[in-house]
Amino acid sequence: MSIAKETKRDERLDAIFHALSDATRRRIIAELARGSQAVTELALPFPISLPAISKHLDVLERAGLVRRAREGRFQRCHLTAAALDDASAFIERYRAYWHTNLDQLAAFVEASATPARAKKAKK
Amino acid sequence: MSIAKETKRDERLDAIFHALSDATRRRIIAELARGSQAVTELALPFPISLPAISKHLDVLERAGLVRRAREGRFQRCHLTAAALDDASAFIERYRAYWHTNLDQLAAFVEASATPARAKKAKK
DNA sequence: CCAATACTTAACCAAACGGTTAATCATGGA
DNA sequence: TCCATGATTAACCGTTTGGTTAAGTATTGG
Repeated sequence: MSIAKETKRDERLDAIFHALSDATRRRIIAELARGSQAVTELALPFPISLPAISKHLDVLERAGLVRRAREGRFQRCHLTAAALDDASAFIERYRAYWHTNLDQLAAFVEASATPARAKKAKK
Repeated sequence: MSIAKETKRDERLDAIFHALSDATRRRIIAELARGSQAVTELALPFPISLPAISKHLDVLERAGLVRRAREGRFQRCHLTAAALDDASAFIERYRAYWHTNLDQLAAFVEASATPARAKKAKK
């Protein structure tokens, strides 16, 4: 949908940031960071149904943040690292820029109520 | 919804990650990183309507990533830095853990097809 | 084997998303 | 003044999301 052509990388970032955009899923990540767990075990602290947890795990798995592996009759969940690197790369790219360039600029813009223009066509 | 009580910080992270989960919005951020722009100007490269862009800006603004300020009859958009720090903090927290602890663990788990149990109740 | 345990899939639902077009508001130049 | 320009609001629409309950699948202990 939307922009006509969405690249593979776009889709990956979509999935990763979407996965991180829900507090329950972030809590699942926090739980798994303390050690891998079976689904039912993992679901215990959460006040929602098991199928709901299962779906959250789907979302996390699609984003490449979590993997499930059958172990006997349990389905053990554990975190995987790679996906976060992409998310981090995106964020740090702009964060670096903002902290070096934008903080002062923003301060300037806010300080001067009606800031004069200039340099707009920097592109 | 969901977990009964969602903290302020949860809500902020929800908003930030949600804002970042759309490729169009990430492109808007990329555009604005090259310099602040009026809405219509900003919308030009995008194959969607102006109201759609306006809504995306709402989302980015709610997340604290962008601010709009009227300047004559233009509405100038610029990035704001603070919100990304939160997102970064969340990611880096787990990224650090993963890269130091999990990479080997994952490798181990994958290497041994049916990894023996043990240490399950580590929590 | 077979029943209990551990999940997942299916079907459904209300609300949120991302987009549209049309109408409205806001501002500045002629 | 008034209208053209810039942008938001309103109303609508199909799809996705996050949840539910109920039914189905998989595995293993008895």
